[in-house]
Amino acid sequence: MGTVPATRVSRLPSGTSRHAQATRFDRRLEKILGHATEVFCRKGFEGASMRDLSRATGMSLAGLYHYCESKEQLLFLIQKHTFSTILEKLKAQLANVTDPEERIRMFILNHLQYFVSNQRGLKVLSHEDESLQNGLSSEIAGIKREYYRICLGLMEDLRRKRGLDFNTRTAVMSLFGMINWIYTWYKPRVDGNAEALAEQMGDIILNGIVHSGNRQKKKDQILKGHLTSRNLRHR
Amino acid sequence: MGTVPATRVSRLPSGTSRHAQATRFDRRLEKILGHATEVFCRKGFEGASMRDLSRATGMSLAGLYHYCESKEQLLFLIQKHTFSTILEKLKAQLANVTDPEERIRMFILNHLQYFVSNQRGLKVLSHEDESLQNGLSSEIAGIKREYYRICLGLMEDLRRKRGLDFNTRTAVMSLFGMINWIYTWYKPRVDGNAEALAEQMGDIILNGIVHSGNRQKKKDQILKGHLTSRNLRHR
DNA sequence: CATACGTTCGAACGTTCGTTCTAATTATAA
DNA sequence: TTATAATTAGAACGAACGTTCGAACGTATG
Repeated sequence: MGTVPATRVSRLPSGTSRHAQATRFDRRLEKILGHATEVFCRKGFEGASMRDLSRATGMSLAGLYHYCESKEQLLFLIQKHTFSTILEKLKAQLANVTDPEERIRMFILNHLQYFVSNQRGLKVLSHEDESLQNGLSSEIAGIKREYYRICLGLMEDLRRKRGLDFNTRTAVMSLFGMINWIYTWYKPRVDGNAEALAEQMGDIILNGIVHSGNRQKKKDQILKGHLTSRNLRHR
Repeated sequence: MGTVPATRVSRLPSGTSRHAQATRFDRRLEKILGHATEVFCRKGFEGASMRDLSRATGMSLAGLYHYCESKEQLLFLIQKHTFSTILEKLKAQLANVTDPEERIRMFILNHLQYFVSNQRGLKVLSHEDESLQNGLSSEIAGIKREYYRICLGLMEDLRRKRGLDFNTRTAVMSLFGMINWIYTWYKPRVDGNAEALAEQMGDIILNGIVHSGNRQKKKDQILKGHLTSRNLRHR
């Protein structure tokens, strides 16, 4: 094993007219990745076989291997493309917003918008989080870490600017839970579009942390709610 | 295929002294389920082989099949036992609480307490949600539905009693996301015990929905916060 | 002792797995 | 056209899969 790289993911040097050639290969690979996403989503990474992918793409097994090195690399390409796209869109959207609260709302909206437009990809990203090994795994983990740190930064900004007292790690992880778990239950006809959902989830997490710490004896709460009041509780 | 049930999960009629015999079989099966949980958790259901389980339990392959009918049934037994236990504990704990808010807090606490005491089991339950087929799948789905409906009922009670206006389905699903996603990030040394986490998540979801709907133009919010005020927004 | 039964095992069943080999076919460049 | 390289497929590789078989073991009751 391990000899002769042979087929590269995207080879820039290609003898012929370069443009048509490269895009032809890449377009074909993109189609394959689309079908692979659907199959991985439906059967899981381990549960899906290369023969399933062969059937889904209408290619032979050997034909598939002309465009990728392994089944694992297909998953890697799907996850990397999905995650990179989300991250890229996020940065673009965050550039237009300065208010800490609105930035968190934008984070949620961006995630849910992408989810609605590419449900299968995001499920494969979330659900097959542990399916890659070694080098491939760590590259995805790097993007994930950046995504996490951005969100953590948004939380810390809000916390600082409003003088709040809450655990930012727990808040971020809870938010991630809300927006990632969605692939297990979301139905467009029932749950509305990304904007509506993002607003609800934004309400929950933001009001949740802004008012965090004032455990109410029922009626007490009515008089509270001042934004800058520091409600000091746990950690 | 399909002939001779042979090995039953737990046979009540057993020739000998009945007690010692039945418990011996059941105890052995319990050990196997414990090891299977660990392996399924680490490698995933599809990724784990019966030979992995054989190695983990120290038994031969054929020995394993003396205690179960299939790999799928092992997953089923794990999921059913885990889910049933959570549900049972939940009902017991809810019996002592009447206040709607405290009941939701109890729901969260019960879930997290069980998670901390059986992390692997809960991961196998959450992560392998789609790994069972047909009959086995639908039995677990039934328990899941009951669990969901209990939580939905708690939300609706709170909503009704406080005259709130929020989408209960979204709230429940968001809460489920928070408490289920935890298996991807929880570290005891970093994140504290179940009680601390349950309080934080309880703060988020409860303050989140109680104050839901009052999207603030920053300073507006200070004057709001009245519990029974109906803030009419989305849907 | 003999009988019966729960328990365990090595070995093998047939199938499917991810991957590769070789050769044929197609498109492009000279 | 011919030469070159990209693309495809049939068939097969060895390994691993879930499961089963038949025989042995241990123990306890008749």
